[in-house]
Amino acid sequence: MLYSNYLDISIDCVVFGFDDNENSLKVLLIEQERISDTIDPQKALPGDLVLKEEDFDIAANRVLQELTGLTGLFLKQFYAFGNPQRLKHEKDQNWLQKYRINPEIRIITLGYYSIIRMEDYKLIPSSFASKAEWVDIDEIPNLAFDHNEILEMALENLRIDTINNNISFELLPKKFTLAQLQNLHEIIFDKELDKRNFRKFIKKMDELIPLNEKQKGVYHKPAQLYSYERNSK
Amino acid sequence: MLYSNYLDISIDCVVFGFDDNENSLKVLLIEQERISDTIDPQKALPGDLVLKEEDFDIAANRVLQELTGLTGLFLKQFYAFGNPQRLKHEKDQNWLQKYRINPEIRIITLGYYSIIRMEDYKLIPSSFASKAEWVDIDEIPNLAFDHNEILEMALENLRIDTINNNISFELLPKKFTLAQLQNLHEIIFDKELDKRNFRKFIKKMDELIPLNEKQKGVYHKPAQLYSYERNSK
DNA sequence: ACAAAAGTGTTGGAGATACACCCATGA
DNA sequence: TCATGGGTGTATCTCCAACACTTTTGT
Repeated sequence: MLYSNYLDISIDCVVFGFDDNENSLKVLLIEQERISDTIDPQKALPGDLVLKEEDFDIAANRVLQELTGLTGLFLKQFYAFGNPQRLKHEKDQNWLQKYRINPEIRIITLGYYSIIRMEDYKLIPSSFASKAEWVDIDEIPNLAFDHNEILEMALENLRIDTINNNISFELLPKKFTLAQLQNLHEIIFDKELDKRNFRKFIKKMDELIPLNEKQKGVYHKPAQLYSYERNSK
Repeated sequence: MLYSNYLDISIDCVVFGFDDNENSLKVLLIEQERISDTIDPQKALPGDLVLKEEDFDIAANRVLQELTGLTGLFLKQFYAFGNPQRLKHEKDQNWLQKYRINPEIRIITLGYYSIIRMEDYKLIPSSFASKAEWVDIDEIPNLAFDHNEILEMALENLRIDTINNNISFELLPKKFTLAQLQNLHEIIFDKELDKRNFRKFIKKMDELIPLNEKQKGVYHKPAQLYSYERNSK
């Protein structure tokens, strides 16, 4: 970049994934590069600067791909974070001093979020981020910058989109049991749900397709498998 | 600004007001400066650039105040618009060439929206905008830049906040009739509502206070007046 | 046979919808 | 007295919450 400027814009991506082995909701985090031998690197949301004439939605996909190898996700912008102090914390300045050309510059960031079916994607950590990994939503550490705040707001949006757009189905494997679906909803909304009422509720959706197939390899009554076919229009 | 940069950030404000004389929902627009004798100036949302170290929420209030004289509004950020082409249309380039130091620069804008009780505020058009005026929501012309799109998205947010936060009451005069409230809801949601059902619905709210006062100066049965007192907490 | 999770219905209350007439006022 | 908008109730339906036992499989 040949420009001297006072402002940059970045993207931070909050990617939710559902681990159907552990039945747990996870968030994709990267580990920042070390800034010294003595200080442990921080975890952070995958994020980077937007290029000079790059559209935001395209930038979000590029950044995520570069840092994690994930491509083709639907990423949705949910908020612009621009507090002038958001990068001024000492823990973050150390990193910025070491890895950014102009660490003092103001950076505003756009929060994007997405959800994925874990089985559909493989993580390919880039050379930039030392590693990308799934972290349980209940075990999120203190993150770099204002990333905890960004994550919290993304979770709010996941809840809203689950209510309005059945987006939670996109997190499940293509074939899933109703128990998995219920479990996922309990995690997203952080409360227990009644099994019979939950089933009544979701069975009203005609996008929910019962398959001629049952769970295998469990030593209890095997569950009916379902898939979800989003209605055309 | 002493900096040469490739990116600026601006705020555009969508302010909704309810005109209780006309019973109509309005949006606050400004008229851009003329760019020539032959071309009529465009209407636009009140908006301007964010200053170097200025927080967005503060910038939104400042910009709105400078252009319209309105102060103390609660402005809510709802989306960042950053399409690299968003200022490239000829109609807009003409204006930018004339009134901006660097008309080629990429500008992203943050959409903010707010609602006000018209009786509480007086418009004071600044010297920058030739005038600020209320325009009926059903009579919005083609606006400068991508402002029609921004307005549309603000309206979506108004709907959501009306459902979730009773925010529509903030648009009404302090003393209002149930017919005015119903009328406002019909405008916001663009559909007709049943009078009795609507009244049942809103009378459940204990924030709605019936006053010992009736409408005056109407030549039909005068309506009961109400006020709305937002619950503490 | 047992352990484990799957699967299944009913009831009561709350909220939404549909619908038509009388009332109070100023002109 | 008339024109105008203000104000009111009931019946039906749908949606939500609470609640406990039987079924199917693997070990």
